Amino acid sequence: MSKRELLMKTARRLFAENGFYGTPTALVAKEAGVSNGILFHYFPTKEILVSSLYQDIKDRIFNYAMTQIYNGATLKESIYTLWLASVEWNLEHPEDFEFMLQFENSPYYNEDVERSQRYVQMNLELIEQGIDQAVFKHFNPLFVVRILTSLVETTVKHLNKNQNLIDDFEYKSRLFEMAWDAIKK
Amino acid sequence: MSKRELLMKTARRLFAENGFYGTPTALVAKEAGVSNGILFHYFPTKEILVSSLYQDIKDRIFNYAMTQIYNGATLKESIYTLWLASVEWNLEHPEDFEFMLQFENSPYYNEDVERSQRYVQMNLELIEQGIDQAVFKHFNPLFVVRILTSLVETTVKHLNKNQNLIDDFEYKSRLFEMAWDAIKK
Amino acid sequence: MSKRELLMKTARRLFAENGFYGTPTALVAKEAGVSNGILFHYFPTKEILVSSLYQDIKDRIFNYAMTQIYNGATLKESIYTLWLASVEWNLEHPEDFEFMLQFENSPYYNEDVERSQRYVQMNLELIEQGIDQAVFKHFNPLFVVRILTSLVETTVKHLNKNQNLIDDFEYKSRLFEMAWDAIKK
Amino acid sequence: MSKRELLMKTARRLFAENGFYGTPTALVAKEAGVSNGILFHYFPTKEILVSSLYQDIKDRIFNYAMTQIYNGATLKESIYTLWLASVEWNLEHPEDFEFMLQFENSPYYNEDVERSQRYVQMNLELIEQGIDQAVFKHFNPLFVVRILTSLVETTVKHLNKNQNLIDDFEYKSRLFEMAWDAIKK
DNA sequence: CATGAATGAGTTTTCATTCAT
DNA sequence: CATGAATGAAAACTCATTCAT
Repeated sequence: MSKRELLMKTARRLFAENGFYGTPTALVAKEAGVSNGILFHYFPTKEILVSSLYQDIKDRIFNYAMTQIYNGATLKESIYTLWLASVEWNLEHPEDFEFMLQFENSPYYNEDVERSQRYVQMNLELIEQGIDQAVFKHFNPLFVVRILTSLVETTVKHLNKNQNLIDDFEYKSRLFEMAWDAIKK
Repeated sequence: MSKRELLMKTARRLFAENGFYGTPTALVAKEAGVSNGILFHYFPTKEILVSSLYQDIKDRIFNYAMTQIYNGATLKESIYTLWLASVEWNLEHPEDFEFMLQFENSPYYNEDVERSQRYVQMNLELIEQGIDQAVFKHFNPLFVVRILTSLVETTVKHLNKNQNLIDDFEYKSRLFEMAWDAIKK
Repeated sequence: MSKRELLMKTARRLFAENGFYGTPTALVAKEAGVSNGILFHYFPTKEILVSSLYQDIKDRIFNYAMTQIYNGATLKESIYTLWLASVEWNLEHPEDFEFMLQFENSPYYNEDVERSQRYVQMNLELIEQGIDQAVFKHFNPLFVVRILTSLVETTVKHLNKNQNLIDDFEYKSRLFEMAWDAIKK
Repeated sequence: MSKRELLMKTARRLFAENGFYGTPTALVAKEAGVSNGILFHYFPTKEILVSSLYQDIKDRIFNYAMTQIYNGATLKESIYTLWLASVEWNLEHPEDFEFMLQFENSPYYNEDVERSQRYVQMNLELIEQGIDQAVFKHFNPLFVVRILTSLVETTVKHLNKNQNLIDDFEYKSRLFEMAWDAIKK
């Protein structure tokens, strides 16, 4: 693994464990087994390291979601696919999930960062479709995406605490109904 | 105002503006117009200051909600009252709201802190009722409370960005329908 | 017990446990069950508290030693009596002993403080006698007192670590022989 | 000189002048002409700085003593050599001596630290020999080492106050007789 | 005498970032 | 690219002492 990757991997773990305010860059470098200085070669500031990590995670979620969608799906099926992809991915990447929550509630996060994500764009298109077709309640589409996102997050936290339910797909489809009912007309 | 109150008031403002990681205790004292040392007389550590602030906010929300509920309300009306009380209070206290979000996504926050709040208890009782009466979907009540809470938060953020909608009670009741539909059977 | 006595008693204990650099005046007051401010009524500065404590201890050793000496004793008997009195007293007052060692090795301690003690005076007179009578090696009497003192201290530390020897008077008289041999011609 | 050495040298001086409780780490760095932060790069805590300094001094005494001992010496000659080496070294390094006294009477000091010193080991071997051969009084060897050490310390203090005696080897050999008489049978 | 809130300078330690090698 | 020593401005927290009540 390249030093850059090593650093990101280590940062992900440490940030999840202690938060990024609680994780010195020096510790990231040390645990990654590289020198202190090289971190700033790849990530000129700590903020850039943090943001890069976030972007990387969001890209990976997007890529995963892309493998799950399929043609010919109904709107509900598509929304479900994205919802499930996001839930599953977060369940399988608890460190990324922890970090993501922190980041999205930190001063680093703003609407520009939010909109720049392809995963958000993907959702936005589907939601707009649903609103246009009067299948969904009539609200600002970005707001609806945020509603879905917050429900996904609460759901993932819930499943993380109840590991026995993690593979229960019938349960998960009931969880999805909460989200679906919230947004559908 | 007592120095203790002065400190809390100042902390609330500064924490909202720059986050509590971004706000030195020395600045809190300075802006409150008191000495550096007295802060630690009232709040032995920064963590205690932060937690005290959070507890205080939650107590105030609870007290406000208490003034809003009334006897003879249906379950839906009761849920709506609590939902609206929370939304309104947060809209009127944007600094507290900002701070609350940060706190709840920080390492300081855990289930003990969550359950200790009377506001959560209040919600929990109503939700349990709804589940027992098979009005609500059958889920862990604390999970349902969290779903409602996250919807409130997303809603408040949305209204904060769209000040023109803040006094539109018809719009707000449509927003509530999202929450209600999510949890009702 | 008067507050003044309460403070001294508590200071003695805390200073022995954590050293006087490691013991805040506020803690002394708190553990003594009195207010912070009153400490400075009785002891205007921390240094005065520390010194007072030391003087008090030395006075008590002197008073105890006075009860032990008797008329008609030989020089060796007198020296032994003082040596033993000091050893016994320190063994029975381990907190005072600990504190004393710290104080005598701190910047607070100097020759003026040393000479002002009646216990030192008492020893000095005997030693001068022994030197005049050519029973002792010819050295500066104050130096000889210090030699005896340091041997007492090392001896007390030794007995404190070997509690089984504490009541063995034959052993203690053998310990005294070290001191005696050191100074006698 | 390396920054590490610069820091130790400066610490030695300042600690001797004002005690280590009375010397801020910031002052050590400042007077050493290095940055505040680098001190903690070499010595992660003040305690480590203090202990390192002590170990270093004891190592240097040991090394010096090693150059003084010679084969074919009698037991008394060997003890004298060590005693004198220690006295001379301390006389020539008054700052180290001052610091050493403070350290040995501080909470940092304990039996582990004491036993870990090669200089103590060296003495211990000789003393054990003397006890086995019934040349010395029969006591715990470590106790005897401590007796010798305390006599060395008292002696050095005495000579420091009487500079005119510092080069008087006849006087010093008389001083040694005190120590020798104390321990010999 | 007694309280304990209040002061504010001082202390150790941290840490993002730089830079000579 | 890579190292890790070096910087220095914070940061949280401490504590002897004062003083209004």
